[in-house]
Amino acid sequence: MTTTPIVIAGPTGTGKSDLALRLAHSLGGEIVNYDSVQIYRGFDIGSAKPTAETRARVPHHLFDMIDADSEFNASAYAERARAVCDDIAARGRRAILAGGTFFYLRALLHGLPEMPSRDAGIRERIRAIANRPRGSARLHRWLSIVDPRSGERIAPADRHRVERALEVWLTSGRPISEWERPGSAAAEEMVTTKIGLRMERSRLVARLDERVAAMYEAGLVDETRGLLARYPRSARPFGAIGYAEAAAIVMGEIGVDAAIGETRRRTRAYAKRQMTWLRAERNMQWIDVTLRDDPFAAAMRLIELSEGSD
RNA sequence: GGAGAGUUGGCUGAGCGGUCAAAAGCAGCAGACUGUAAAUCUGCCGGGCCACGCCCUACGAAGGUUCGAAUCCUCCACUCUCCA
Repeated sequence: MTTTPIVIAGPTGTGKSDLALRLAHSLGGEIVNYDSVQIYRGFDIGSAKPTAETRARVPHHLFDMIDADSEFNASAYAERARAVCDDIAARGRRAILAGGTFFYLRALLHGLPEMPSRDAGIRERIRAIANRPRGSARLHRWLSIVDPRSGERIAPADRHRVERALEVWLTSGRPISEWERPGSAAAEEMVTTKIGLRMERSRLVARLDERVAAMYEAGLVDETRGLLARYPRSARPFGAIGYAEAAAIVMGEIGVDAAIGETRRRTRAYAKRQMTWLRAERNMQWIDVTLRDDPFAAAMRLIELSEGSD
């Protein structure tokens, strides 16, 4: 019996969690989350987190692992996920990775290059410049001087990447573009069986619209109100789709209809970005989710096929 | 019945004689993605082409003024507000 991890990918709303659960049941698997919002405690409804009951039936890992106001990033994720996956395999079980943050997934499967991590002090200095008039242009010019390669590759308006590149330069004295030499990082991708769920766009959109409405009905705003009482609004997950809009309702900034509309809009855009990412992903085995075919059966077939030799 | 306001590309909405195939936003499409990633960003977006330029069709309809009109005039259609 193999312990090769299975990755379930696909845009939001295609049924990844359900499939993962069923696979876990029949393969003796344990679910490992790679969703950047489901890792936060208390952010349940808006992140479509598996319920307590389903989590009681099959082991679930990396859900509710951190508080909203604590520092977290892809590297920290990769580290913990790696440990969890190793542990599962060591027990002769099989990790079933489910989620939607493909950047996290990549960090886990490929590893991130050795590189200085975030530095709050430096970050503040950079941010101070960014907030001045024409600040972002200034930062980009600065970057272009110290690290021309990155200056060319990163768009001036892409403030996150400009800031990070400068941060790496300021903390290490080396351009970020030099930290990435091949061979230095974990170049080998972890061996997994990757299954992607996809759905016809119009159908997906209809489903997503419905799901967003359902989240509001299920109490997303109340949940958010409670979370806002515990964490500052600037906490990362309050920027997530659904939570940002629900927080705006709580603060009396917008009405429910506008919030739902905005959440739907962002959800659709998110699903699209996910598909763009996934199209470039290698070794993905796709399952077209339709009304009549059972994705579970298809997934089992794919798994048998790709692992038939063992 | 009377007095106004309006009709612009899939939607919202600028433009108010040339530099307008028509700002901006949304939606759509494609893409990027090296420690904020449900984030952040890029490109395309009337049609056609032997495409960094040309052609065609376009700003409710039809006429007209003008070298030139989405922009001015006439008329028709429809929408809206107000007064009866």
